[in-house]
This record gives sequence, C-alpha cells and structure tokens, in this order.
Amino acid sequence: MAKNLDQFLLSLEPSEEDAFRENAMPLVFKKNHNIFANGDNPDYIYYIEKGRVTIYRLTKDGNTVTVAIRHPGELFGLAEAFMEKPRKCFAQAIETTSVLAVRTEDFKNILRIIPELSIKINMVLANRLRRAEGIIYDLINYNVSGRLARFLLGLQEQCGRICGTGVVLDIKLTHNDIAAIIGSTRQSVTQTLNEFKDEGCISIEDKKIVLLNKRKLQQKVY
Amino acid sequence: MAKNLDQFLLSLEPSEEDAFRENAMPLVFKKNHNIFANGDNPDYIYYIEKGRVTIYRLTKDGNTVTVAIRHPGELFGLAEAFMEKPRKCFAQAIETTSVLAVRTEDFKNILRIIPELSIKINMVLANRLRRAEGIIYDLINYNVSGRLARFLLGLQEQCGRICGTGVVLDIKLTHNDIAAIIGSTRQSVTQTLNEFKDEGCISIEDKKIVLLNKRKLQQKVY
DNA sequence: TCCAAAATGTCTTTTAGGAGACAAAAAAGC
DNA sequence: GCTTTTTTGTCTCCTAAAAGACATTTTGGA
Repeated sequence: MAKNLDQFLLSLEPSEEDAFRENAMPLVFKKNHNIFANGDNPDYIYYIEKGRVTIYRLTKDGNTVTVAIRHPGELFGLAEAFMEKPRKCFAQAIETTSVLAVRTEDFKNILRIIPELSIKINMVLANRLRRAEGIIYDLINYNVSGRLARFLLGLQEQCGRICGTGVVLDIKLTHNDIAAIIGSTRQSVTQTLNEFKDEGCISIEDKKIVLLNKRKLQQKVY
Repeated sequence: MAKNLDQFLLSLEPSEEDAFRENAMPLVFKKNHNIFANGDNPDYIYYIEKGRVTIYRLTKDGNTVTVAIRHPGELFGLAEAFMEKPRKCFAQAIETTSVLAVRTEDFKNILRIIPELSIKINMVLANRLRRAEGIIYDLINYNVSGRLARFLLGLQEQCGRICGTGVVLDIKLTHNDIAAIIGSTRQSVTQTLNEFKDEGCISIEDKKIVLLNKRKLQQKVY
C-alpha cells in the first residue's frame, strides 16, 4: 500500500490497473476549464495523471468555497458517483490537466468484479472523510493565521519538493484561491502571508511558496 | 435501497445481514460513557441499534468540537477502521445506547466475501464525505444564526417526529452541545435560540426543540 | 512591445460574535 | 425534600477579521 492512501493507481495490482485502464478515456483540460459543474449527472469518475483540480462550491453572492484540491494520482468526482443525485460541486483544472475518465457504470462494474478494488476505494473515501473532519476542526478551532500555516504545512505531502533553501510547494495559487480554501478573504491572506515572510517562515520564488522554517510556521498554529 | 444512505442494515439483503450479525457482539453504553477514545486502535466498528452517539475531538484548551452525530441504524468508528492508524476522535453515548460491535478484521473479511456489501459501504462513506463537505461550506458561508437554522432543519431527517404543532427533534442537546456542533459558543446559541423562539420559528417542549415554522427558519439562512 | 486584466499591497471602517461575569432556573443526586 | 451541580439567561467588553477603496505591481494576450 502506498503511504498516501489517495494514490489510487499506485496501490493497485497490475491486473486491477489493467481493468481500470481498459475502461478509461484520456482527456486533457486546459487551465481554468471546467470538468464538471453543479447540477451535472455524475456520469464519470476521473483519475488525474498530470495536473491539479479544485473541487469547489459557489455561494449566492458568487464567491468560491473550495472543498478539496485533487493532485496527480488521485481520483475525483468519486463520492458523488455512488449516489443517484446530481453533483453539488464544480471541478476545474488549476493547471493543464490530463485525466482518465471512466464511466460511472463501468467503474461500478469493475468494483463488482474485483472486490479488492472496492476495499481500496473504501480506504480512499475513509481517508478523505477523516481529512474533511480535520478541516472542520481547523475551521472551528484556529484563526486565519493558524489555518493558513496548517494549510501550507499540509500541502507538503502532495506538492512538497525539497530544494536547497527549504520545501517548495509546487503549485501556483493566488491569494484569492487560498482564501477560498481556508475560509478567509483575499486581503487577510495577503497580509498574513507577508507576516510569515517578514518573520522568515516562508519566501516566494517563481510565484510558489517556499517553506523556510517549518518549526516557526508550526508555532503560528494556535 | 433505503432513502437514507446511512441506514446500513436496512439496505442489506437478509443473507448479508446474517453475515454481519454472526460476527457482532451486542453492547450497551450508558449516557455520557465513552465508547472509544483518541489514540485507541480501531479494533472494532459499531452499529447503533438504539440510542445516539457523538463523534468529537478535543482542543488544547479542553473544548469539544463535534464532527458528527450518529443515529440509530448507522455505523460509526467506520472510516478509521480502514486505516492502519490510531483513532483521532472520541465516541460518546449521548443517551443510553445499544450497539453491535464487530471486530475490524472480521468486518473486512465479510467485505471480501460479499462484494456487494463493500459497495454499500462505499455509498455510506461517499454520502458522509459529501455531508462533511457541506459542513465545511456552511462554516465558511453562514453566520451563527444561519448555521443554527440549517443544523435544526437538517436534524429532521434523523430525529424528526411530526406532532400536532410541528416537528419535534427527538434528541436532548444542551446549548453547549449545539455550540460544539455548529462551531459557536454556548452564549451565542442561547441567544440565537431565544431569537428563533421569540419569532415563532421554534418552541421547546420537554427539553426538545420543536420546529414550528420551517419556512421562517429557512429564511434565517443567509 | 504594449495594453488590459489580474493579482497584490495597504489603508480604513465596521461588526459579528467570542469570552468573561454573574444571577436565575432546572436537573440530578442523596 | 433538600442540596449541589448543570444549564440557561443576559449583561458587558473587546478583538479578529471581513469588507470596501484605491494604488501599485505583475501577468498574459494580442
């Protein structure tokens, strides 16, 4: 089992992977393009080969609430495929993204044929549920500064790339994007990021955040 | 399929239910007793026959954050059973609660033997994930009044009992309990509930909340 | 290369609601 | 029934951070 439970294909046996790929259709979405929308029928589930995708909902006044970001090796559009209801969220490519799309019906059939795969999906969903509960906890418990610090530290697992000075988070996010994830505003994110910068916790290189002092960043969480 | 995806046993075929019950050990927990704790190994998963259970985490300063409430017919301790890590939350009986406990290993074996069951667990987890994402959305989007109104309206599904004047929510929660669920404080909950009462949205009977005017309550959500 | 659009930086004002303090009421235990 | 503990009601004060306004910088597209 891969250490990251969300790394779906990595966790499969060759025969399982074949069954998955046989039913898959490769697609490419350009940056900012929508992959599915609120109200759509969940006809497909998707696997990310390359790129990243935000899963978000909209508020009445048009603001975005990001409920998850999906990274290479992860599935998305998954949970809703198990329900007979239209989607409640949008999926949009953050960067140019290559996916494998599998028809929901085909996917369910694979699960029936390969029970072991179904158990792996259980693990993926269970892991995501626990993470979602962690976000709920964070929202209730930490202030903007704490949530931002935790978000950055958490990103390491999926985007972290060690370089000389620290850990580069290999994803380009605007302050607005981050605000939509941690439940804050663009202005507050700008300000708090600059505080972190001034104190030497982070730096920005090529529009990407670099974690310079993780311990100090961890102390921002209270 | 039962309309409530979380009603686990109801959704099973007789043969599946037998397989489940054969491996189950009945237990009774009195009000306020802990069923499992943070740090425990997830050796068992539980099915609620009667009673209700809170799933919560603790903050550094001892406050409670409730991540879910489980009702009769639902499983709990489930998600963590699929991971090889200690539990991150507590489970406590809100009222006297009868459960069926199944060893995690046995449960996984049942899933292997009965693939259809595994798919049903997928549906339960998927549904919970979507609900958790809904809570994240609520926390970011609605104020205390809105969150409280949505919480009460949402409880109908699991606790609602129609009576002459309206819908009784068949669960006794203190204002503190509610605050831990909607991410607020005891004082704010007291005050907001009284506002709802004054405006005729709700009333209290036998320590239980009665929804008198659902439409008016819905208008509190903004 | 230039221009329009998007993103960032930095003010200032405003307010929801957290948090403390204490009295009153209700419930639980003996 | 009586006492202790829990829960509720209602103040007050105070701060984090939302939200608006606008200048500046950066970016991406033609």
